[in-house]
Amino acid sequence: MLRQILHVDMDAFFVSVEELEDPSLKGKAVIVGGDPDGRGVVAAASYEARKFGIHSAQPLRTARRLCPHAIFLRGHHEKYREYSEKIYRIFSEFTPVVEMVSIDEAYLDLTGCERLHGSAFRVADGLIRKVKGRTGLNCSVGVSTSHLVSKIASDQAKPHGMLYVLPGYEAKFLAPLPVRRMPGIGKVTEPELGQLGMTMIGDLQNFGFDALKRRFGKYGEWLYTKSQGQDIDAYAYQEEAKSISHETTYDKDTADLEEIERTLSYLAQLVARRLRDSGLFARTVGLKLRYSDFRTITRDVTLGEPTHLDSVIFENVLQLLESNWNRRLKVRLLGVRASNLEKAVFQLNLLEAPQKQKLDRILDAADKVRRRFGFDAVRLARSLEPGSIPPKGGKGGKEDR
DNA sequence: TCTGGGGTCCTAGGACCC
DNA sequence: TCTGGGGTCCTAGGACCC
Repeated sequence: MLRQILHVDMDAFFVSVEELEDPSLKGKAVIVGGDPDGRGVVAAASYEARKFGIHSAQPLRTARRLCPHAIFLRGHHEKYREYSEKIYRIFSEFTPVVEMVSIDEAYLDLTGCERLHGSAFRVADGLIRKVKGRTGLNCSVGVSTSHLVSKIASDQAKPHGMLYVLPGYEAKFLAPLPVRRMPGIGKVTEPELGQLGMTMIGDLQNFGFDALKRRFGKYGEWLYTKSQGQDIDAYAYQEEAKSISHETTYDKDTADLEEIERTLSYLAQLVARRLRDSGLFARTVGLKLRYSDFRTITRDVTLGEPTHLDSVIFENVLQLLESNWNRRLKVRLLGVRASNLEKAVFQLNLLEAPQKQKLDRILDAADKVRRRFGFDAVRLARSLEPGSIPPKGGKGGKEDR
């Protein structure tokens, strides 16, 4: 049976949601990101703003310089999630096989759905209309026999368009496109390929499987297969998170140990709470540290016993900090990460068990309070020292604008 | 221009075991 | 005493994506 994969991508998603909530923004240069004088980057830009060279991941200060009249918004992630759920429900009316790959894009496997909904082409058309009708949002769609080609097709179709790549024409469709359009080729690999004379996807096709393999090893095989428009393997759908992390960049770099400890404590609490919310334990906890000069180190430690406790995570990352931080250097960013996640209930040390259960009950109660009153309603003493100001983003973005 | 925050995947070396 | 090979776990770093 012919595979039919549809990729949907929302057009300027965050900005479009903002426009729905405040129609006066329509047609204007709107940039969602944060404080244009701060250290953030552009999360989304309206098409009007893009005319001035604004693009996502651009430093906000740059954006401000390029487009001083733009309206800068901090964004409302709760709202974006609501809309994301809405569009997911719409997608699910077309096929049970919907894979949301991020907040604003999804793959729909339409293989074998013709009898129910008609050709993939008509499905795509119906989907765009339905999304527009029910949410007011525009999206773009690509349809082909592979995830990869459909993704590139929807990108080509933007904004508010649809592109159907006929079966058998995958490689031909890709050939004239720049290598950078291929997901997986980024700002490092692009120039590397360029040095070898490969700027278009067609150049990858011509370079050949064996030559790419010799140059790039396993990655070369990957490149060649992708350049032909074929999926590498059955798309592995990921249910479970592999890691949970939080990080924050200071507005001003710091070498103040107390401030750093407060931040780590706060981040550890965020991570621990998410572990408990999802019923997970982490066997490994990690620290991320970025210095003023942007050099970044990560340090991991694997615990004897998995944990979901604020205090255990905090003590371990603090230790990692103490043994790794070069105190002559100022810190720009701190991050706390939990990985090696486990669902299973582990063996409790019998002597410690009652104590642990008590601690669990306390944390449970704290989580309930937080759910009702917000995260900052309950903090460990360590992050509550006098004059303590929660790091950026500490209020969950609810105070926006 | 001075570079966010949340992730995934891959590579590579060393420890350790059989 | 001059040293194999496979497997697994752990750690660090980096490319990449949205």
